[in-house]
Amino acid sequence: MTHYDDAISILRKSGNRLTPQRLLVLSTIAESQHHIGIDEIYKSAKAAYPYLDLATVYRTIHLFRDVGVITEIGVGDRSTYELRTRDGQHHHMLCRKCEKTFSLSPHYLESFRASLVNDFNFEPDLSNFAVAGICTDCKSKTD
Amino acid sequence: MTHYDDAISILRKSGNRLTPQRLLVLSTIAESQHHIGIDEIYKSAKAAYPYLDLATVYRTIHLFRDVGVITEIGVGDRSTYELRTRDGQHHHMLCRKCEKTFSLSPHYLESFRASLVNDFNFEPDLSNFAVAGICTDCKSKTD
DNA sequence: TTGGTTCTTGCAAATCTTTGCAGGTGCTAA
DNA sequence: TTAGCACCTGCAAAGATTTGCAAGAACCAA
Repeated sequence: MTHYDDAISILRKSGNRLTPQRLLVLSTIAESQHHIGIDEIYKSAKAAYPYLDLATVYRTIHLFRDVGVITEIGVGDRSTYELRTRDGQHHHMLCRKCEKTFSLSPHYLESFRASLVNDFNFEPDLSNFAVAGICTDCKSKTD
Repeated sequence: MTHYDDAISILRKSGNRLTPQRLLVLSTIAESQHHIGIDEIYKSAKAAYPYLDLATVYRTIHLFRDVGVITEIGVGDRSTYELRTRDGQHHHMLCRKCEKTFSLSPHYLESFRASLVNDFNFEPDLSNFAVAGICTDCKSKTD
């Protein structure tokens, strides 16, 4: 559970209060094996604390995202979230057909980042980077 | 206005009907100097044809995006749209501070795409690619 | 441990986006 | 040019997300 503890200290240091609602949302995301959507977070957390309001979940998620505690995997209409790992960020590939998500090492984007900095002096924020496409399994299925 | 005509033939070929509403939305986007948001499209187009419904604008925009007539520049909360150029796609860099948008040649993403295909056999869809960050002007302003 | 300030929350309303439906209209074929 | 089918549209309602506000709670300082 170290990522969970990391997240708490990040919230502390950024001057945000640790409320039961926030801890509940955080642990819900932490306990989810994969990325998890707003509605699932709400449903699951509300089961533990019925007074929880959906607006609070939205506000909490946005806070977590802005301070870097969670990563938003947003491709297309629906965003999902997962705890940010201690060992730096990673990115995502999302399959349009089977909806599976794959991790992508930051090293794949390093030369892209470098060329933007060199050629345009533009500093990209790739922390929430996700790219959609077709995965190898779905490519092999001829449909 | 050649991009506009291209767009019309793409719509025809993809089996979609050319309704006054669609042509109106299309020309509104075409006449916009920069990328334009849903609300601006609606406001501007409704001035020309007051019966136009917002739901139609949403549906039309999604259609245009799906057939590749316009590019969605979506970073963060708000998406904007622009006509896709005849000479192939281009990508965008969006500054988080001044909100200016910069064009990016596809060549900057070619090696990234190639490495995903080679290493994972994952075929990324980069047609709507946009990356947020800080532009050179805003970097030089020490604030 | 206590008090007070400031941040958070729940509620409700506002705003944004999507969807179902029935009537209207573009397009194709003859 | 016309008939007819399938697609589109406007409307309204549903669903999703954001915001204003007053009451309540976390945290700092003493």
